[in-house]
Amino acid sequence: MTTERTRIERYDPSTVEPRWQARWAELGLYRTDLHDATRPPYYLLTMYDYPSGDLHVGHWYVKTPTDALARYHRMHGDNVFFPVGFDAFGLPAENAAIKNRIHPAEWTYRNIENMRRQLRSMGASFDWDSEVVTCDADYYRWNQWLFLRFLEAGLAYRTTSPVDWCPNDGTLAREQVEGVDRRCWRCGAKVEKRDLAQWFLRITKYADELLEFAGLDWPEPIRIMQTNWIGRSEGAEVVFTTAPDDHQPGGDELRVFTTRPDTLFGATFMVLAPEHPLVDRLTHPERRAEVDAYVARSRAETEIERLATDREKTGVPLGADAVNPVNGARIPIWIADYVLAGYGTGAIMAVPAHDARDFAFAGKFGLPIVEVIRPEAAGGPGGELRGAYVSKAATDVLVNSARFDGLPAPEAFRAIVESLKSEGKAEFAVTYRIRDWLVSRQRYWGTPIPVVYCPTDGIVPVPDADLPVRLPETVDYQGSGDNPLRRDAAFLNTPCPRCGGPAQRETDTMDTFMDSSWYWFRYLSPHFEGGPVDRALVDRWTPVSQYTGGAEHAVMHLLYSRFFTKAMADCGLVSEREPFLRLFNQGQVLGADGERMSKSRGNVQDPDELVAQYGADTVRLFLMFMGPWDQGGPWSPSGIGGVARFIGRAWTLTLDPHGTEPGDPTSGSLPAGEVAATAERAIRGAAHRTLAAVTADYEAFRFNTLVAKLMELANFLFRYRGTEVAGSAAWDEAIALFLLMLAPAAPHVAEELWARLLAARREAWRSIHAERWPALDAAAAAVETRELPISVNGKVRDRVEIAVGLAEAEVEALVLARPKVVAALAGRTPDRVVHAGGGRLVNIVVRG
RNA sequence: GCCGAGGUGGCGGAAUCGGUAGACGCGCUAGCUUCAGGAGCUAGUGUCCGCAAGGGCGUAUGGGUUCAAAUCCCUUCCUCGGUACCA
Repeated sequence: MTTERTRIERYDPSTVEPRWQARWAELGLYRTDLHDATRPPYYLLTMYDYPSGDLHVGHWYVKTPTDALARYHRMHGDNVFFPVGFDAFGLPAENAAIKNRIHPAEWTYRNIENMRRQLRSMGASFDWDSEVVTCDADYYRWNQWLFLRFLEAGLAYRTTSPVDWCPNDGTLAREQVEGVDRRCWRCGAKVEKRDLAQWFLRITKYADELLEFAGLDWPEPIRIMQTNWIGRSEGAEVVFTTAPDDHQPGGDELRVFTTRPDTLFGATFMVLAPEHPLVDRLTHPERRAEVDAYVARSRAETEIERLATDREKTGVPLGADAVNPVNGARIPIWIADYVLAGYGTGAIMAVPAHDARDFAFAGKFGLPIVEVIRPEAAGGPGGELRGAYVSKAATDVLVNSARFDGLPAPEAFRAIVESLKSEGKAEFAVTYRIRDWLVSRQRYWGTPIPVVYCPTDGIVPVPDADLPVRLPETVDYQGSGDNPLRRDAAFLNTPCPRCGGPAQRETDTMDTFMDSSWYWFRYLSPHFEGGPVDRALVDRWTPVSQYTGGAEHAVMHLLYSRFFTKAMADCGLVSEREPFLRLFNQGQVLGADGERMSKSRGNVQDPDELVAQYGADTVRLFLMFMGPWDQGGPWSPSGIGGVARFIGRAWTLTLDPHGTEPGDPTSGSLPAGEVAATAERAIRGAAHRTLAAVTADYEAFRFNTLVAKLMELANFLFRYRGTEVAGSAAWDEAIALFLLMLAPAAPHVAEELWARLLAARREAWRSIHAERWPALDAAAAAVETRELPISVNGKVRDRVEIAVGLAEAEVEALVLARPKVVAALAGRTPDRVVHAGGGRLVNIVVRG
């Protein structure tokens, strides 16, 4: 034992961390043998990154806890596959290209190179051999191949659809449209809508299957968001007809979808989407100018604006009527922006008495309101409605509905549809909010869609043997965002694969969500030539055991991936129909200003600076310690020093157990009242209780509390440093447990300390990351006494240390005899005594 | 607007099942120590009253349920994510 401060070297991450990283790489510690059948496979997937160039601490926030999980699972004997890759196609590369005259590929690969270096510097245990980069032709040729299979299976089709269009820069993404007056971000031109023929994938075919989450361990909010996004509605399609008038003969079918066919008699007008195909024909000449102006105005609006329920309703009548099939009533036809062309049939029957939007609309334009549903309790004839009665109670009955009067609403729902159905004027129908997936992009930096347009043969798929259709290597944006492929004659002109005559290539490329909808399959065999996936490996390794990534992907990437997997299964490419068994969504680290980190905002925290200052382990631990992983929040580096200190304490504890602290007179002596035996028992107890808690925290992804518990253990052990029990068997066991628990989170320092312990014991080196997770000694972890809070009427008045396992009667006697309890009762007799939470607390209830 | 998540000390957060509010860490205060470092150790630190013992108040807001509410229900406000071409 030393009485003066021991001089041990400090932990120097700048030498220790790179040394171990090199050693791990040299040993191939994280290379996964995908064919090893001796251990259970554990496919741990974290969302791959877009190599944006805005590399920031947020990327680490996602990946370090996931890496800790990989290591934790390896320590449990799992064959862990933990791959990494890059989502390398996309808009930012083109923006950089246009702005800085750099080729998107050069920009992208440069960013990837930097990111690889950064990911290595954090000591993550990725299997780099399986890396996938989606802008490599080796990858995107299989996007094309899959597209062709979907085309054959009828899952891909082409139709027209509007895009936001700038006359100078072509199609614009949402983020490229700026301001309330919707102008192009680059040239400031007014953005318009333009209809383009584009490619779609038929995700709606799988809508019902996508609503099914059985067997998936996914967060409930994500399941709810996907369910709402798919938006299944059951109802009926009802056929109205147009009435003849002085400018058109009538007789056109106007199909509406309604979830409330029981309210058909209350339909007092009809509303078409401004884009509805019959608008033009039905518009009365006298209404023409106003209607055309309204249609044009609607086209300039976003869907979010159109669907805002708190907005003043707008609309114009066409000057034509429709006939209600249930009673022959003539009702006026309007157009309004709150009806969307893409949902249902693009036309609704308006029942103001029983729909909030229709009610507001009728109120504004003085249209009639007819009540047809009445809550049973309301009894006799109702007064004037102050708002729409939209509730749906089984006891509601119909009124003002001819022969259906008095029928309960749910019954009337069926009866009215059945009745119309027999006349061919209605059928039961299901509608979904989700639309087919538009995969066409009018951009260069993406996977070329492998079809050719031939004047003789029409749309001709590129034969498999001719894949990949490569992006031309040189590209000239000419300073504009318009798709340069359209100007590239060498790319554009090609013989028709069928007739050999002159033909032109499709110039649209694929949505990058195509790339990310199957990349985890490709990780298993990134260089496989026989197809997109190696079936044998896919069958063994998928579905993915655990997927981690941001909740911002709740309804797009995570839904597209589920769709893709099902579509691939239906094409006979994979066996399973779900991609990810278990999902965890971590939060997002925002800039210090609370905004999303981006270079343009100047709020990016560079991880390299942090690593240079504190070392990777400190950064890793700090990111885990910051808060609950699913929350994220604004970046604030205050507090990282505490984590650095903790690592320093771990270092001191392990390497200098016998040192003492000159600044603390009690250092080196056991706490008052303890002897060696009790101290050793206390140490073992603390270590094993920590093991139990930390294990549970790893399992539940509670990284912040896990680090806190390791800090507590370190603080606890520090009190025994320099005492007679330091270096005892109990102490050594506690230190070993501590390092093993720390290893997944702070892999470098744990490895270094482990190596030094082995060396001190003259044992051969073995990596701590190849060790088994320690076994819990439940007996050691057990406690003999515990503190019992005593409350009177819910307010804690006293605390008492009691032996565990005391009977309730014994506890009660003990509690009621406490002076503070007696004082709090002030002579009153307790009404009852509640032993709450399995004896965790006693509450004395007293009145008066 | 709609869908989803969240709001707890000066700050990040803990309280996992309705049962001790504030673990752990930052910051701050005091003391110790001296390879004088932005080092280390120890103690204190929600707030108000009080010398203290002790007590009042306290988890965005207002209400409710309960022996007991940060936790469950309803109201309102605020922040974040998504809203179909950012990824």
